[in-house]
Amino acid sequence: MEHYTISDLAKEFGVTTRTIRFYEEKGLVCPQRQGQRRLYTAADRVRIKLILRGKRIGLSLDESAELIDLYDPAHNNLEQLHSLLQTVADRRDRLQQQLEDVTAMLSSLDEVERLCRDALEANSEALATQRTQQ
Amino acid sequence: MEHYTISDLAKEFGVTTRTIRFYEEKGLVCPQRQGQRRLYTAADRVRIKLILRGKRIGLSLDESAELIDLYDPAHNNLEQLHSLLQTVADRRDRLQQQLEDVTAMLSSLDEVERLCRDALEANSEALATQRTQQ
DNA sequence: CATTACCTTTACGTTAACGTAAACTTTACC
DNA sequence: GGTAAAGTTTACGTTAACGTAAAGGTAATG
Repeated sequence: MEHYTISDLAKEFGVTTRTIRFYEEKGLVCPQRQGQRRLYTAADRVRIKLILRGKRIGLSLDESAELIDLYDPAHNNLEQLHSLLQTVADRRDRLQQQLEDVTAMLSSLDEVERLCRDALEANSEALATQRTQQ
Repeated sequence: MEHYTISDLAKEFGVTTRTIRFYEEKGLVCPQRQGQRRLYTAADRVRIKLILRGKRIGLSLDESAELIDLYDPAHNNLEQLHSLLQTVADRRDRLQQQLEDVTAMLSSLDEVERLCRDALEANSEALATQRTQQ
């Protein structure tokens, strides 16, 4: 059973300890205590990882929490399974949109890079011409 | 030459007029005026569209502005082309990471949906068994 | 055993991205 | 020509996601 201190995880994920404690305030993680010190399990570590993954694609902390809770059996009582399916479908739509957005941006960047390289090339050719003329 | 009012665009993009005026405050758009009224061109419309696309994938307004400015010839003087190429490369890395994040989440959702459908099926079979036993 | 390195809580500060309200002008319509 | 609909500016409010500082506890190390 691996355990981590708060600064272990902060270092690993490139965030501050304040950030991790903040996630606890918000109820996104709930580490054990050894005395007063927080002790994080592998499961806690995964939750934090998922939260940060959510952040990278623009989810709010609450949205990440909601997504993570989809895995929590406690929330998956039968009455809610249908609404859960709807939630999943909605999420999927948004992510699909994100896929399009990201790939669109990537090809925009390709274009910018091409323009940029062309400009540099044109410039260096101009310089070469200038030298041969001297 | 198409022109749009502020509420045209607000309606089209599903945001408030306040939002669009806010983007102007931040220097992200700069519509013409007809008297006091704002008049948006097709180019303005595209800028707003790009800003909102950026938002959906988690960019800040400043970051979106920076990306849009990559297309602006004024910023592309030769001295800056190399640093621009670096910027493009950095962006590309982040977007690549986003692609991974989004696809990872999509497959997570697939799993949740599978679990969910299994649970529903198990439940309906249980009910069927119950009925035949009565 | 002192000091250095982490850990803790409490609490106020900050930034981005708007929301909301007030007070006013301009255009459209009956 | 009044009134409703849309536009304008100004300005203060709000929420999320932490930053930062203060004041203190604990554990390892030379």
